[in-house]
Amino acid sequence: MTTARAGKPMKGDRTRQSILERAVDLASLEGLEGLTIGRLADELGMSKSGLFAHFGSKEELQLAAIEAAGERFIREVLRPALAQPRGYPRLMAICRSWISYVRRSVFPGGCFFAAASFEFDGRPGAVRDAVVKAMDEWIGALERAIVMARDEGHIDSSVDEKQLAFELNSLFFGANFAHQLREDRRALELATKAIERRLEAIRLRPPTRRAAAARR
Amino acid sequence: MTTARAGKPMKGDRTRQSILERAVDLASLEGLEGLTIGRLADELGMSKSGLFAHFGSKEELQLAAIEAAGERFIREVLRPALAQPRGYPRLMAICRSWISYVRRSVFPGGCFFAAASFEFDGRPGAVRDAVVKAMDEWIGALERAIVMARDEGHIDSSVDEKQLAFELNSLFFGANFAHQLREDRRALELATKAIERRLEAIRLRPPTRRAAAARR
DNA sequence: ACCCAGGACGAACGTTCGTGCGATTATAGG
DNA sequence: CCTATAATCGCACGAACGTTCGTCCTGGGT
Repeated sequence: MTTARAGKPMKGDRTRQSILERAVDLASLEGLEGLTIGRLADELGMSKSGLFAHFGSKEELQLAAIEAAGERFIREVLRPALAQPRGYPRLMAICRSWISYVRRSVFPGGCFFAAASFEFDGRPGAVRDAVVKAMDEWIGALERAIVMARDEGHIDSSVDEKQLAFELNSLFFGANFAHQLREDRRALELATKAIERRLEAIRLRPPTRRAAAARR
Repeated sequence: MTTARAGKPMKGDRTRQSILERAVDLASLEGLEGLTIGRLADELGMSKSGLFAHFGSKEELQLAAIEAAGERFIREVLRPALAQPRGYPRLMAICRSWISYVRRSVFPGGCFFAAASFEFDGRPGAVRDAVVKAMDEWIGALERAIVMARDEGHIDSSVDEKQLAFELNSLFFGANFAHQLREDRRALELATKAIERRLEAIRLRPPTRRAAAARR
């Protein structure tokens, strides 16, 4: 057994975790394929073989890194936004949280999943499958937030969640691109404006008492 | 001299060109760093050293590949659209041309420049600089097309070209992502709809004679 | 017809990649 | 404190990497 019965993490697990934190940072900079075991071991001050023993293969390391990146993403982006009340507030919170996630450099090389998506969109294998799964879950979460806003009557009932989720995600990736590669300091501002305008345009405001009275 | 005086390409130039065509295809699938000289030589049925001599270093090969990819992009995407009259028609033509460029698989691994952008957004060097330059030129061309449409009075005068170019480019990247990685068969349809709605909303139609008369 | 610049080659360099295999050290549980 | 076992290490391997070198072959210019 590598895990203790109750809550007390053993040395190996702690090491594994710290390896993965570094691995995720490095992969966001150099790519999941550019991530190298020797380099990673050096940065952590341990031997290649000692590090390697935790995973058994590079592919397993890559898969574990994707999972660790997913946990960080959920902790830093999704969970805080889910604290907002469902509907329009939560949808907007997710968008703001994503922009802030790039601004705060949660991953030093920009969005881990954007990088992984474009790196593996051209080759088959287990790593690609894991990236696809992660992105499907993310887009799914976005779509659910949109459906909720529609069900709550916060946005127009004709909104297609697949369409809107596609557009929002595109703007996120575009923001990451302009911010990280082009070093456009207005990138996040442009993205925020685009998102706000898109969402405001479909927003339904609960009728105020005054307006309701005037309509009679 | 490696180039003949007038128009007749020598053997070396022809070989170099065919190397680059393959290199660009391979790089769109495996990335510019994943592009390997041995693998490339194998696919072309020539020796590593013979191929290598054409470039002198891997970095030079990468830079040449970026340039070759740029030429293909201009030939396949930009030039056809520039045949349309300036203003709204040309702007729309560029957008349609981009979507069609993904559908036609001009690069087998999806948009070469989207892949390169996300691959090199985290590391310094000459290759990154070349990618940045290429993307700056592309975004610049997009912005110029928008400014023209504004100057021609085809779209609302309050349109910010930087804002709109950012949004359109984001949708292009998003389309590439959904199409290539997620294999969403409706990806290009979603992107097209988003683009059309965004552009239609700012479009100014020349007043018909009937409407002009009614206004008097 | 001759000549030679330059294109292509095979072999080998040193390095780094991912991966195995004992040996050695650290540590958790009785 | 002792000991079983988990964690880490040193070392080595074959393959592939980018790169260099010396040599052959050949097509174009005179």
